[in-house]
Amino acid sequence: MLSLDKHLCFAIYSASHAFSRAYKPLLSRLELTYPQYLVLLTLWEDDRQPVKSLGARLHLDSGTLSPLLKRLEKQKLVSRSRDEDDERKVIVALTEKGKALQSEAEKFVAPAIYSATGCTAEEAGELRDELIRLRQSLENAADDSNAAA
Amino acid sequence: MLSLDKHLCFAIYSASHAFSRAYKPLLSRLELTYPQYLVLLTLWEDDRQPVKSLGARLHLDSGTLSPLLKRLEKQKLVSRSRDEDDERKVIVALTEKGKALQSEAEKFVAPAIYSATGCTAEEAGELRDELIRLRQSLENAADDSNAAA
DNA sequence: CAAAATTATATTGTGCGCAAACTAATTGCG
DNA sequence: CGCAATTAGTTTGCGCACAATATAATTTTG
Repeated sequence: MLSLDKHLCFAIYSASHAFSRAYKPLLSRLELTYPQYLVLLTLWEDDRQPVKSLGARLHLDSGTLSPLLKRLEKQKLVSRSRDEDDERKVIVALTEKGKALQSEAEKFVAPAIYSATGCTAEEAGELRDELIRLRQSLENAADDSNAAA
Repeated sequence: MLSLDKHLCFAIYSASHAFSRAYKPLLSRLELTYPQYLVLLTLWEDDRQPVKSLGARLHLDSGTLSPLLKRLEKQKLVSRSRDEDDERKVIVALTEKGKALQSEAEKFVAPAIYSATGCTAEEAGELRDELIRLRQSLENAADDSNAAA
């Protein structure tokens, strides 16, 4: 009989929500939600991406991203335009306002979160890598059982 | 300039969603969502709890739990009744059908998930404990900054 | 080259997760 | 006792996540 607190899945689930709650007051100053912040992180790293590619980086589908990106567009943080070479693709690009937010985030958001974790950079890095391996395992298992079906 | 994949928060966020996706096909046979499964785990451990106490265990508020519990009640998995000694409290209790699901879950759900993680029990336990410590840190930091304000 | 299959995105419907506002019961304090 | 403050739970509104469906553009293939 496994108790709730013994479950790895619940530890991840509740830590994930705790992170999101920790980000909330920091991001509300920038009028961003946490998923919106993740999209901007992705674009700060690689500007001008199609929705598909954002989804691949973030492990999210277009059903989630389409409305989120429209909200970012309404706030004038990104632009959305069809790719001229392939009209199926929508290219998402940072506006000047969207680019300007990066330094704000690096000054006020990232350090506050880093300190809230109470982890050293090494601890955080190891934990992160184990979680990435775990995510890979879970995704592979899902792929395998799909392939079997 | 931190890339998305260097962020601990994103590793947790994406691993959490990967877990939920891994559970989905297993839980759909029981007509449960993953948060509903967590509520049942809590009740299998301690039956007959007020909403408040479920929320404390699950780190969820009543705005999330109220509608979820109503859906579980509609499926006849739990009952909801006012505490006779304190009419503010709603006691959530397993029905026979809700109790019966436990052995199903232990036979079919838990082993499949365990194998999908690709972790040994030791690895999973260590990772879980580190995540619980992290969650604690994030919650303490939030409390501290609330206390300061 | 035209029909079929694939690809990229958007839309709809359901269920969280949470803040804010609300109702009702209980407790505390004069 | 009586009224203010607190507590427990529900409701409403918004923004994810995701399955399923729809639409339009591109590629494949016969």
